[in-house]
Amino acid sequence: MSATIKDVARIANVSPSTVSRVIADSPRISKETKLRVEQAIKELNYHPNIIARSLANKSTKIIGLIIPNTSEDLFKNPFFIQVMTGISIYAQKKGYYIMYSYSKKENEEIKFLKNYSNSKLVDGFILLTSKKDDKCIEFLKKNNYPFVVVGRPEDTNKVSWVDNDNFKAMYGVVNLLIQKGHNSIAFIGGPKQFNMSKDRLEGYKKALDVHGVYIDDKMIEQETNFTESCGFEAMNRILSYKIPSAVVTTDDLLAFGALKAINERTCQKIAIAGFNNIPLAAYQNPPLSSVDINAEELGYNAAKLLIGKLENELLTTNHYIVETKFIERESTL
Amino acid sequence: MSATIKDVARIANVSPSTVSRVIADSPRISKETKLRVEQAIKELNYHPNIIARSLANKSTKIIGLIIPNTSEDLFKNPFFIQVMTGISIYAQKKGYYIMYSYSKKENEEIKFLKNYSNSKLVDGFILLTSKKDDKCIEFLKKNNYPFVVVGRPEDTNKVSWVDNDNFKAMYGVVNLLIQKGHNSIAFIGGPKQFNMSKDRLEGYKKALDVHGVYIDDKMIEQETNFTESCGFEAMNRILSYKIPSAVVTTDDLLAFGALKAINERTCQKIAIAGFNNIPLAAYQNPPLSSVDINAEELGYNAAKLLIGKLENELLTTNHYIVETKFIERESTL
DNA sequence: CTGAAAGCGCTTACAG
DNA sequence: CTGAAAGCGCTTACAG
Repeated sequence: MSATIKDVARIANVSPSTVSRVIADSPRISKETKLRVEQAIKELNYHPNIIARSLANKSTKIIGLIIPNTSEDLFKNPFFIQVMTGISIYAQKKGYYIMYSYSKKENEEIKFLKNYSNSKLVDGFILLTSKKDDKCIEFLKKNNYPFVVVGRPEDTNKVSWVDNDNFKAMYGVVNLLIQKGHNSIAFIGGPKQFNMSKDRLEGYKKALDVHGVYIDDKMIEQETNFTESCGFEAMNRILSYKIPSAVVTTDDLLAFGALKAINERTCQKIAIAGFNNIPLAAYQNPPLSSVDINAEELGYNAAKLLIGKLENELLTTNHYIVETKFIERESTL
Repeated sequence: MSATIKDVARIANVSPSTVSRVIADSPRISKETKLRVEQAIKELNYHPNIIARSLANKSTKIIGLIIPNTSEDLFKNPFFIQVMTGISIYAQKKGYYIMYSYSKKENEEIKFLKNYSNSKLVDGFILLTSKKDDKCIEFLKKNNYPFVVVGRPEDTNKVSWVDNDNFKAMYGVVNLLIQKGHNSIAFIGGPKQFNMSKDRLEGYKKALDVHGVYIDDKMIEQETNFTESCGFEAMNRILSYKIPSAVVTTDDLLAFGALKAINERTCQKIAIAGFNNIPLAAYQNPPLSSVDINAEELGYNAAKLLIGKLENELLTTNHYIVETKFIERESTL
């Protein structure tokens, strides 16, 4: 059996309360007793029982995470594991723990949230993704449970979130292409129910607009999934209409599919840019330029925001914007 | 404030002990009181406090996981997230929780293990990887903490593990190549301190041996890292010695590097096979054949083994072998 | 500066 | 079949 606070108290000849205070680094403890207690702690190799502490404190310092099963590219896209490492780095720094859960069944997320919150297991949640009319956000809001969302949700009222500036990122890519002389730029986007889809589309339109380039709706495709086959189909529809000089996409997998369509249908060089900069991007033919979204930093900031809330810090903000970086490769050279 | 067991007891007009027994589904409770208690639970929307239960039970039903920082390809290889999903699926089925930790600093693993075990936070650990003379295994063994290792460790005495049959998998690949008529097959392996490295090398040698093919040590390269550049260097050394008709590798990244060297130095077609079947494999030029190791299944079985131990089941085995599958693509056709 | 006591919300051996 | 009581290992308001 390992030592408890009582054992330490006995050895140090003080009361358990005092030991507890020494551990908590309470200011009103004399130097000597503090030393005596520390001595005893070392002697017994004592370590506080976190569970007992949690019960007394009514706080577990555990953050809950749900790994979404709806993501097409959980295994192709390192986004989630990157976010998770970022979260861990900050959490660890602050003495917090992280619990995750994954399920194959659709919509089990809400079940986990309920389980974790009802049983008082976690102090708060980080949602790794946010959909339109997100049930999880709704649930957490209604129950007043602390949480942070990765990806700006539709309704930011009373929710904390971290995200990239998707408008700016896409604006930058299109702007760059225009400056390189491209005047006919197509757009292939993902599901409309994601906010980032809209933001990226807006960025595309704005850049064209600013440069006085006509916005042709037939050059804009919005897919229902972030998959290669969707990108392939979309590109084919665009090519049937007109051959653009460049195409921007809101996801690397969409770009892969588009690239395949381009390589199959035409020998003309069409510039193409992806989004997310997954490892596969560098291996395309030609290597794909892509926007790096710095997923680890997103996770890090999500943890920072949540823990700030949990510790009742006076937060000056309810969100963080993480910088993106356009990684240029052959596909846009 | 949410309801406690006392509130339920009051409403149902029984003692807290009885409520507890109903929740635990104890057999010696009368039908009627059981119904009354269940009614009260529903009425109050009562959910047991897991932390309090953990303290009373001296068991948290939490499994600890350390995401290794030493892995070259945490983000390129979905291995870890796949193992993690597999673990979660089984754990969830059994009512267990999973905690993970990641750190950028080398060798912080042991610090986490100590923290998690000393503070009685977790009931057991799953090690996602095992090195030679693994400090973590040593520590857990010494402290008699329940754990399971993914990947057969050097010394299997008193340790539970899950793994593929790496010998058999590589034997199968080489055997297939020989049957296709290859008679000069090179081998590029990873760090020697991993057991799987040895097993795969043995499989390679055995297959040659069985077919009476001479084993040429100069055709065998063992690298210090699972990186493309290592694969590139190794292949160049082999090519400088002799041009093989095929090359097998123990990791896809090694194969990518080797492929690059081949494409640069010779126009001859050299068959090549990878290992792990990461998503990038299908995107090589030519698409790379590779051994799929079924990482999710590894995780699932690791959780099964650990939870079996924790629940004192009479385990008939201390390990599971997960099947591999050779995914053939153009590179070996 | 320190201690005795109550409390966090459960479980379970003991008694009936 | 059910309850009173003790216990899990901490924290902290209260008193001195």
